[in-house]
Amino acid sequence: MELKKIFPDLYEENLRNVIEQEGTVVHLEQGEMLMDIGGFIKFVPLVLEGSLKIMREDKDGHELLLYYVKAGETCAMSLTCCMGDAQSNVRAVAEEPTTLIAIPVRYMDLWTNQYQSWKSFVMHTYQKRFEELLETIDGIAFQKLDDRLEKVLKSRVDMAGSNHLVVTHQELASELNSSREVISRILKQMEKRGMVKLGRNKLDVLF
Amino acid sequence: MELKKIFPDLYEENLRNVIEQEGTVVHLEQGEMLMDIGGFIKFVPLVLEGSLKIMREDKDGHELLLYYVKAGETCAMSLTCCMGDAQSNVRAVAEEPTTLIAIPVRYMDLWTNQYQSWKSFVMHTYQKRFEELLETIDGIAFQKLDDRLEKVLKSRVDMAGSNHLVVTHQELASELNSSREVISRILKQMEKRGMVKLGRNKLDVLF
DNA sequence: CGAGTAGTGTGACTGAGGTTACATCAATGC
DNA sequence: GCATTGATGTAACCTCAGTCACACTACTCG
Repeated sequence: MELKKIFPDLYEENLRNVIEQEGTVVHLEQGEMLMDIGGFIKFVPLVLEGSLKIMREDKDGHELLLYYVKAGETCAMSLTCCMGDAQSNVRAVAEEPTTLIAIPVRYMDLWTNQYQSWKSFVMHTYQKRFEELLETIDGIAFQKLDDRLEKVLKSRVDMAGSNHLVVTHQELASELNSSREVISRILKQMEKRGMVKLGRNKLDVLF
Repeated sequence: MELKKIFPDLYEENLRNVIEQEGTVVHLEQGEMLMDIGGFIKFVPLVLEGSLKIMREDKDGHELLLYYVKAGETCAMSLTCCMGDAQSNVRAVAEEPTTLIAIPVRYMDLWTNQYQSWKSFVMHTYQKRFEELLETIDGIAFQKLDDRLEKVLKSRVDMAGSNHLVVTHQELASELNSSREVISRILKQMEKRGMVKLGRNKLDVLF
């Protein structure tokens, strides 16, 4: 398996062996939900390919994008499950066709004791997600919607590795906890300024 | 020292001994800043008494309350410093006269290997702060200002252990990244509905 | 006691963004 | 081709909250 290439920080060979031994490879179609809010976390996902979208939802069904989990990463929320309540407070959806290794949570605590590289991987994950949550907070609290939309577009371009995005206004609106009309309005303004080129179900980012 | 009483989860006696040996007791006056954004983290604070206010600031100087660190707790941000960059991305200010033990960061990694209870304390801290950040995000993204203000008042009542709060409208406005006039306006409405009683530099919470 | 100062009250205005209500418009299937 | 459906464009309107301007009020300190 290409575990070594995708997760170079897990440098202990023994660790990689147990991961392959105890983990289950799972494949998700685009849009498939891996975990819903309130669901019980029974495993930790190590993403091999594709990406997961982690989001939060309020009582009225409004969504908000928290961050993406890409290849070589894992979800910080699921790491906390080894202690106390194992219920998820976020939703995880495959943003594209995605392959991951599911590790039963019972190994979490054990491995952090046994494998230095696993411990440091977990710690780094916490730190990274923490910073991302802080950025998300900055975005909502301090930035205006157009800036936030730009940021989402940029990050999608990065992930897709292409300026050509296949996405609807509605999807963008959901990620930003806004409404479709508002996003259409802002995108139109951006098009007038030459920042994007709009199409049906797609748009080209030009900045 | 009352370490055992305040941090009952650190059940290993050896651990408590090293903490007392290697840590330095620090006292902060109300309003004193422990750590500023961009500052270098050289120690982890274990709060013995009082509380720290952890906040974020944008480039224009607007502040936003993230969470409080109370007695028996520590700051998650400072835990991440043992790996990679040691610069703080938040500000920590004493909310009231506060006593804490400052642990040099070099012990962090060592202790998580050596003391099971320290490791689990660190993990629990991460989990707790994660949840609080998510709540903060919910607040900003989904709730209106009056709800958020109510929440802040409630949490201050809890901390003070009294319905009588000594605080100015300006302080509340800063915590919520809002403006004084708006908070005054909302407080006045709340007074009309009998939820609070207003005074100069103080207010009584009646809900 | 009078001046200065920090905190508070209030009204008018503004702008961002959410909502409503339609009008198109492009793909798809029949 | 034509109907259906989902995606997009747009205008009118409304609400919340930020800003400005200024009055007022309770302390403090010389």
